[in-house]
Amino acid sequence: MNISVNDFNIQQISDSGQCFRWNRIGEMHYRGIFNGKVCEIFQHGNILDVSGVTKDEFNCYFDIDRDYSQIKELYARDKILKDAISLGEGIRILRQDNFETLISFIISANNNIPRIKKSVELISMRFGKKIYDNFYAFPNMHELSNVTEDELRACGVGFRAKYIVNTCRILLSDEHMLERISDFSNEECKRELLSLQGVGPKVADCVMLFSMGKVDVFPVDVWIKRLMEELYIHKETNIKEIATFGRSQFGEFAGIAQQYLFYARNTIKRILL
DNA sequence: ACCCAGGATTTCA
DNA sequence: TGAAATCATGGG
Repeated sequence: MNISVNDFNIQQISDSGQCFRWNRIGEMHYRGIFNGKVCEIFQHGNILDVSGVTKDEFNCYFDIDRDYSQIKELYARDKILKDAISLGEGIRILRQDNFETLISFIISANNNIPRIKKSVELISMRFGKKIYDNFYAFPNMHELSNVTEDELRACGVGFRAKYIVNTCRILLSDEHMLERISDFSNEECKRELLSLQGVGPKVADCVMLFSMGKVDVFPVDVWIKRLMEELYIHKETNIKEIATFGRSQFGEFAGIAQQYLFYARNTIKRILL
């Protein structure tokens, strides 16, 4: 299936840190797993060769209906953001599965991206449904509920194993909680997410941004903290203050601005100095 | 051996 | 209420 796109770069999306099941299989050729399917994308310019999913699934997952050009134009008035955007102009905010995103970001706590990817892959291979060949879907909450803390620890999640077990137990007693709260206001949605074990402010923000389409939330991890302190606030402060600052500074699409900054985190400071 | 990673929880002052 | 200690684990 050929699809014409704007503001889309599969390499940048794969490396953006919001998803953990995309991998490079060649030059501008990537494979990812979502909706229980194996999706391959080969990009040449603005043309994608997409296989494995329907066009509706593709459009929803990659947030195709949103006009990123307009957002980038808006943010280009900010000198720092302008440079960040120039490095990741094809980034988009994905709409990923609620449950998979929640568990993945519980695993992300005090962790690094390669290890998160490894754990998510092992959990899928051992406890998820086989799709074909060596490709497995991430387990749903019922499948993951049957997994013990030791089995999870064997996937390299460490002390987070207990959080996953407890969170699954809570969700199993209220199967549609995540869908329900995705329609709540940011404040109420976040309050519900914070009631789950292993979910603090940052993980809650990531779940809302990367799976619920709440693009105005501004997750603050160690990278964003450093970057914001050095480039915007010009002093050391705390995470809560940075989150508040980010939302007021960047407004309606603060989460998208955050992704541009996060993707550019390693090079943006060199450019500006 | 030490520090760090898309932090959260627990403990202590 | 808020700052420190603790939590697994692999890589630099």
